[in-house]
Amino acid sequence: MNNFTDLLRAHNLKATPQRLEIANTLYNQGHANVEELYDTLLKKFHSISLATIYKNINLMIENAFIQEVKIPNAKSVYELTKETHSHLVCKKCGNVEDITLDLRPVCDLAMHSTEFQIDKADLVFSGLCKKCQ
Amino acid sequence: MNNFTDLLRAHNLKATPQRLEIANTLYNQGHANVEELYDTLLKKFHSISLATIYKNINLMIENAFIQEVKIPNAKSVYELTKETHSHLVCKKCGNVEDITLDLRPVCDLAMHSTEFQIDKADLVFSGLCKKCQ
DNA sequence: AACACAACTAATAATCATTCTAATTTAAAG
DNA sequence: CTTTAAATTAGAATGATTATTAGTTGTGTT
Repeated sequence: MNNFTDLLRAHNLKATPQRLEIANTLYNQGHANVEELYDTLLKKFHSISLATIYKNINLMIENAFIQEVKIPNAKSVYELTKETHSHLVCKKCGNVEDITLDLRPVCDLAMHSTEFQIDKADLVFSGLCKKCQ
Repeated sequence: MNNFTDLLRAHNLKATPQRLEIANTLYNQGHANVEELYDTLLKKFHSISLATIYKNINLMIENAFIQEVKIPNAKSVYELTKETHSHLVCKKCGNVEDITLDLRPVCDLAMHSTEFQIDKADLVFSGLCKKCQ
């Protein structure tokens, strides 16, 4: 079990037990949506409020401690901030995996054929994971 | 002004005036969110219900007449279904543009380094459009 | 052109998701 | 150990979406 106290503080966030548990859940599960976070934290904090989940998710996003991942035909999931990467989503079981790809060539192509100044590329692959094929 | 009657019917959708107007709005504006569609249709149908907007958006998505585009830090927008393409979003003015890129190399890379069978890649670039830089 | 019917629209209520408010509790700095 | 600003909680309030129902309309058939 990881200790995220210092990492939270490095992001200007007080290390409350609820926040530590959110961090641990995302660390252990990789990705989780609002409902999953709430259900998981309920086990440890019998009287936690959904407002706490939302408030912390929003604050943690503002402070770049976590990030939102928008997924086609599904609720957003959240993950601890780490190196830039893309995602694979299984259409059957809903599982989300990370994948690191070099998208610079694609970004460069896009910047040359448009007048945009691009600083981020969110890429989500949809398909079937090994188990679901 | 385009006539989408036949195209709607080809997708098993009755060509009602409200649907024709949704199609025209998306054709003219490229992309629009729920609220923008509602506001636009209100001008022509003074007593249209938001439920009609939602019901039609959902049906049109089911029947592949339109598609949802999920955007970081913003509401989803909808667009007429056309050839597969990616999107550019301006973080300042919110404008959404299409861009056609060959993502097969990236998909192949992803399929080889994972056990996923990929059949779709949703890519959204974020940055500044020419006017906003 | 008129008919019949399934499908559609509009109003409203109901549900689900998210944010706000106010009172209480707590992390962490001194 | 105190102090204080910030966090948590419960519940109300708001916002977004879906369901229900009664009346209307598009469309294939005559």
